[in-house]
Amino acid sequence: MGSFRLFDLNDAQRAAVVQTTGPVLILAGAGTGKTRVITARIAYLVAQGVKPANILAVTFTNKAAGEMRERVAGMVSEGETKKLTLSTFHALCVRLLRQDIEPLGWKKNFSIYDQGDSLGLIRAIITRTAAKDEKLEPGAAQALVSKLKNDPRIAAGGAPNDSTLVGAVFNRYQAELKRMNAVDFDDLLLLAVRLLKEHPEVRQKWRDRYHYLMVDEFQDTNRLQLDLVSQLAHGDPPNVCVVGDDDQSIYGWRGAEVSNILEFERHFPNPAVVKLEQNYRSTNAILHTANSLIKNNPRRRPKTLWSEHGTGDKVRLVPAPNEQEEAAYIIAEMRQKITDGLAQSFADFAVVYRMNSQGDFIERHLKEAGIECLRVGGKSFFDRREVKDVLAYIACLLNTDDDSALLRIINLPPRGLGDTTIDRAMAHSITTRTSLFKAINDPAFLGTMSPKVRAAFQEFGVLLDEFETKMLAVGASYEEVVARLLDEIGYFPEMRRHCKGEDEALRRETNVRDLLRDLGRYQERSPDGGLRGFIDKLTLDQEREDRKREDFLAQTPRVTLITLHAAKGLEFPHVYLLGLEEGLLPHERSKVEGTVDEERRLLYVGITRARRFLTMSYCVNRTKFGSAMSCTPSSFLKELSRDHLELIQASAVLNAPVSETSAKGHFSQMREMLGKSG
DNA sequence: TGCTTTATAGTTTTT
DNA sequence: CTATAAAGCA
Repeated sequence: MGSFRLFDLNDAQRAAVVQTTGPVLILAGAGTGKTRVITARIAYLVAQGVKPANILAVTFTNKAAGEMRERVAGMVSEGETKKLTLSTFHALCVRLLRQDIEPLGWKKNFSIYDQGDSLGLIRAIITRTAAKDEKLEPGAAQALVSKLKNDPRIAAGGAPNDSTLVGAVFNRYQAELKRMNAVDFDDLLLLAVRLLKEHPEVRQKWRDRYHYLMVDEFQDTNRLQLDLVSQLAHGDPPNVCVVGDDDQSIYGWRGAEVSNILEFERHFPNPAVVKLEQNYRSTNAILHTANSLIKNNPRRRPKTLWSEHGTGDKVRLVPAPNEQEEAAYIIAEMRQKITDGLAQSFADFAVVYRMNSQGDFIERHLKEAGIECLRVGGKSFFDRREVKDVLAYIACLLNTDDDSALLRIINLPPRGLGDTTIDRAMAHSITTRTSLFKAINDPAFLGTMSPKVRAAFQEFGVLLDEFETKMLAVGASYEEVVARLLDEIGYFPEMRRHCKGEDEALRRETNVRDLLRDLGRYQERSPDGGLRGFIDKLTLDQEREDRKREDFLAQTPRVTLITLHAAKGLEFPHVYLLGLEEGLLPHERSKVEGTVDEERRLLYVGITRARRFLTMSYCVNRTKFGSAMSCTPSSFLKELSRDHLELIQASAVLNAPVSETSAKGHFSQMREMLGKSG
């Protein structure tokens, strides 16, 4: 604590740390100690007498923010660490909006719609809006809506053309959200920016708070995120330090603008630019291969990674007849490496690929071979129905206008309010332009219902009222009140009724109990956060606790199976990059969409994950949609330097050791395939 | 209301 | 081929 040492840093890192004023652009290549520099810089600022409360560091993920806090805590006192603002973009915006959103026309208790909530709303709007012959995929619509929100004209308060289906869906979607006193993830950014732009007194308040800004993973920022930084930045010149690597920008399809980092000078003139090129992760064979690939990208800030680790083993390129043999090769080589002592355990390996479906295949093969694996990313976060149910009840208590939450629980457990009734209530809420909750309490509407239905609505309203009061009571334990609510509505028996087997029932019940326990713990730890704070935290941090626990409890070392996207930021002693085929990497679609550069960066990210050994493979034939298709090796392979590359036939490891003559044959084959370049 | 049949498409994913 | 979603059916 209270100790960090500048002389532990290399020259470039130190330069980045001590440049505390004005705009700073830190170009941090893969594995160059980026997190170390950011955390050291924060510690240095504090050591220089800057008040921790005046420092703001923004990251993309909760994981990154947490990691940063942990590492800063090792250099700065506990009291000072607490005063720092280390936050994700979205969490920062929530904080801002919870205090100051009112001038924009939302109430402070607004609900936050996550991706799933938002998709549900969009789906409902499409069915209501689209003509019979018009079709629009909800997922595609959602992506377009998100894109529109990053459009400067929309961000400035404009609306898209109402006569196109997408435009109409967008406009209705926005109106519905506002009617429900709700915002989606993009709105968090959009509204925060609008608030700062349009309300000078609010802007001043937040500028007074933060004098030193730092942004991590700047290459992944979108337009709104840059706007937010620009709005918060102040002073002449402003103290804005961004850290990133344009070569690792792989989220363009999600709205990230590489131009934010490529044209940083345009947004913040005369920055100090520091390049971190000394890599502490990989061998030079791996770095050389990575450098040779990425230099083919036209729009980039040139960087050349190097390390003091020596050349290391050659990078292997393995053609396999098909994906079965590709898998068999990997398994055989992993076993061989463990036998040879080149790897400690299966946990030293990562298998990295472009598409999740490739992971299914390799997972099957590994399991068959009796090798444990850990699948990172993918699905699994959608099957928490029971948690969503309970959260919907809480959401209703916090914001009765939240229709999505209300719809979820209005007939759960069944209280005689079926689809037809709800449809009528929805229709009434739409015509009267009020929330569903107001509609079902409107005498004009209730008068049209049968006495039975009317009683059901009234009873439901009383229930919500009663528990809202209980929740607001001074000294109320949220955990207890929610538990009482679940008891009162008979939630567990009802849930049990819907479960197939006893294990499912038990699992779901455990999930809910865990949620309640988390709620209790949250209230203990952050008594000021309120129930709202708990819900916000869950909405903005979808990373499940159980996953962490599962990782922690894992007894057997496991091979990591991961997509290239999810692998960013991670490292492994041994990396297998699968499916280096034209159409897969670069993906076919990228060629149509003109985003091959981003695919090249994706491969670059993959290569730079490896510490000591890297093996890349491709299939000559691959089963696609049920039938075998012949594949062409990825065009990226031609760009790789041959200096540290060796060609290995899959059969070489599967069968006998390679003889010298056949090895020569392989080299000439490789030369032929790779052409004259490199 | 819940289950089976049929159509359809088929990257990458965090907040 | 296979997962998933909408549609149809009991």
